[in-house]
Amino acid sequence: MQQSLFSDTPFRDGKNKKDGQGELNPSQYEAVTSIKGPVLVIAGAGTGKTRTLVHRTAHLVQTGIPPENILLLTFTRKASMEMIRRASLLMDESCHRVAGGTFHAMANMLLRRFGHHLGFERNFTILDRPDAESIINLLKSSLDLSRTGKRFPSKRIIMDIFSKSVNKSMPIDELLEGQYGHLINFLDDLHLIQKHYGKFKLEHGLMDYDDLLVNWQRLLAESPEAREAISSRFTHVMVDEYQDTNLIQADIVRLIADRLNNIMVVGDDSQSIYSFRGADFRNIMDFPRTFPNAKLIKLEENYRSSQAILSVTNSIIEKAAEKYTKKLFSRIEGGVKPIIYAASNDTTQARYVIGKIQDLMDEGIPLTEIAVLFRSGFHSYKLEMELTNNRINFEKRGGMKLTESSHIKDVLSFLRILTNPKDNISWNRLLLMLDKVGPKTAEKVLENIKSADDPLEALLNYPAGKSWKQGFESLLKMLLSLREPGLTPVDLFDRVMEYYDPLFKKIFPDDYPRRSRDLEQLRVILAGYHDLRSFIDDTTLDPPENIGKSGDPLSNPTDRLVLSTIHSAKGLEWDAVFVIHLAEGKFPPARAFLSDQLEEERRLMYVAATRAKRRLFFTYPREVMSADFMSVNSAMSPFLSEIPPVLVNSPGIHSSRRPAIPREKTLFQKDKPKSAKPTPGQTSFCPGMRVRHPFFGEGSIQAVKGPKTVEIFFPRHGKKTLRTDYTKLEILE
DNA sequence: CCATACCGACTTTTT
DNA sequence: GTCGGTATGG
Repeated sequence: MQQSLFSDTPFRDGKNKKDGQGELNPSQYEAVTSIKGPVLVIAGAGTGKTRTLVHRTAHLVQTGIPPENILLLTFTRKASMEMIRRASLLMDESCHRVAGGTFHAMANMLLRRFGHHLGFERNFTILDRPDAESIINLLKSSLDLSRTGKRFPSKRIIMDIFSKSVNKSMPIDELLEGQYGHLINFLDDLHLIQKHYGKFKLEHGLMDYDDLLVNWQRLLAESPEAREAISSRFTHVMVDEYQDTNLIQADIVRLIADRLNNIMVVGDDSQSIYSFRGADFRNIMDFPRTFPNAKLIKLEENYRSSQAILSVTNSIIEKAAEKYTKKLFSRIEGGVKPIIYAASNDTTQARYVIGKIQDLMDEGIPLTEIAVLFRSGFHSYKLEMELTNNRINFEKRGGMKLTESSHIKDVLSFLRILTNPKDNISWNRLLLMLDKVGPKTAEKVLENIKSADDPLEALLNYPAGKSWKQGFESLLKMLLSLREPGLTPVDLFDRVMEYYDPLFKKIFPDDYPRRSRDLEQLRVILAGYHDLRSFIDDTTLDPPENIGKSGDPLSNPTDRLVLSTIHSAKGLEWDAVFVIHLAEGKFPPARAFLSDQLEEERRLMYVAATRAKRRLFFTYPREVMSADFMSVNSAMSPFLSEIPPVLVNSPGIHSSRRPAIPREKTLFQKDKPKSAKPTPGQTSFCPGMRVRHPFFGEGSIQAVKGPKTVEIFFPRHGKKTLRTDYTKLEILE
């Protein structure tokens, strides 16, 4: 019935047959056409969530909503561009006027436009993580905190704390009590740094990622004028991946939609994987409370995966402690059972993957329809080497970003100062490049810029020390030359490189050839821009992946295997998916047992497995490299041993059974192993377990630190970290 | 105050 | 492999 209604609309997607379904199912249809009032869409993996958003965007435009009044908030810029592109295929070019992007990108745009209501400069610079951390370091030394015998927490940890505090809307006191208990002595110092950090950013026109969200929220909450302008501009708002929003983002959504209530959020609590960044899938559950007459729509038919794959993914998520039931079903019957493969080590794992990729290609699956996913960036190092040896092209997503390497940061510093002459962190970087200038000298010089109208002019009169006067003057002269009107971004880059190249070779004598390829890549990106500010903002908000060692960088980018962290694979799908490094202690990482992180790890495993359409492979090495370059035996991840054997094939391990791994290794269930002695090479310990040590007596396991290392608390002796292969531990019931 | 060299600790995930 | 702290010499 819906279909007949529907077939008159121009948003029938005849070309898009990839899900075997040219039109929308009743739930999708309802989500698409419910354009008034608040709507919550719970969309399981592969249920056509993106498709629904695409159609809805087209539908809104079709019903006469001006495209520029539509706001589509997504998790990545790529996702929103893709959706808008597809909507414009359904509807027409006007869809490109739809405002789309990440919360951070939208915040940036709005703060440049309306930020003056809160007293922000229009030309603020966005700090990425390394920038923010280097400010922390500057403050640490200027506040004279790095002294005193006690080891001060690193900039990394400090930023983690500050950022979590913002994203979880939790004061750092409370945060320290929980996750960072060991740092409680530094509470006062942290408060002090935090205060100065805020002041520093304000004085120098800087905003970190978190500030973008916070200040957008403040803009809506504190400036009636800005709020009116923004909420009347965006009359129809859609938010994708709502399970990965935090409280600030939820509040932004609330404030923006408050007036017309035309708000739709889409999410899946089972795929919430960003709690480390403050995301809380309870936002989904709270949505009906914030918007009392919200319509709830569930998308439950899976169009992506074969039933064989879906059975496995369902078994993974079934064990979740807390979930909101959706019953996913697929009409794609049968299919090939997923495979679990135990490789002897990292190298054989890589070779297995490559062998299978070649088989898949022989079966007619193109390279671009295959992906290899992993928990952490470094899990793919060996595979990257082997792929290069085998001349298979790949692109790696996740991990180190291009703009985070120091030579790129060096070059960007020159450009950033042009757009924001008060950008102290860039100035600092440039000054430190000069011979005979160190942290102290740089700090002294920079005291002169925060009050200056034109810092560059001010510095021209600065009495430089004899030993570095020359270098200082040529730096300023070069910066002045960049102000010449009419220069394109590429012109600027070339001028900067004229100055920087000799320094560059001096700073990186060992590997400047490799690094200079990054600079070339940067130049190519820059060539696509005519506005320097957009280039800088874009590369900070959506940093390009470091293409550094991805097979042959000159190869056709449309024919590449994707290697990706699971986080970066969110929302994507491939015909064949490999999930590698599913070894105990690696995925889930041992530290996940410490806190409440296990559930999130399970969802991560679920996200990984649900990316597959037709073929799914799980692999793990039986031997992993520990931190001290020792090879240690390792078992299968508990996530794998939990999967009912009948749902998978496990070659190399007795037909389809997997007796190699004792069932009690299922670390998530409360039943404990009965054996008193750990088998060599395997950990059968888990947190909470009671053990007896020949000397320390009875204790309880606090954490599993590695395959053979556990941390145990003994009431009479305190906390001990022990090697299970050296210590005879008796497990008590 | 700066440059260099060495040692030890730590390395999840991302806007 | 990389950051941070430290020791040494200029």
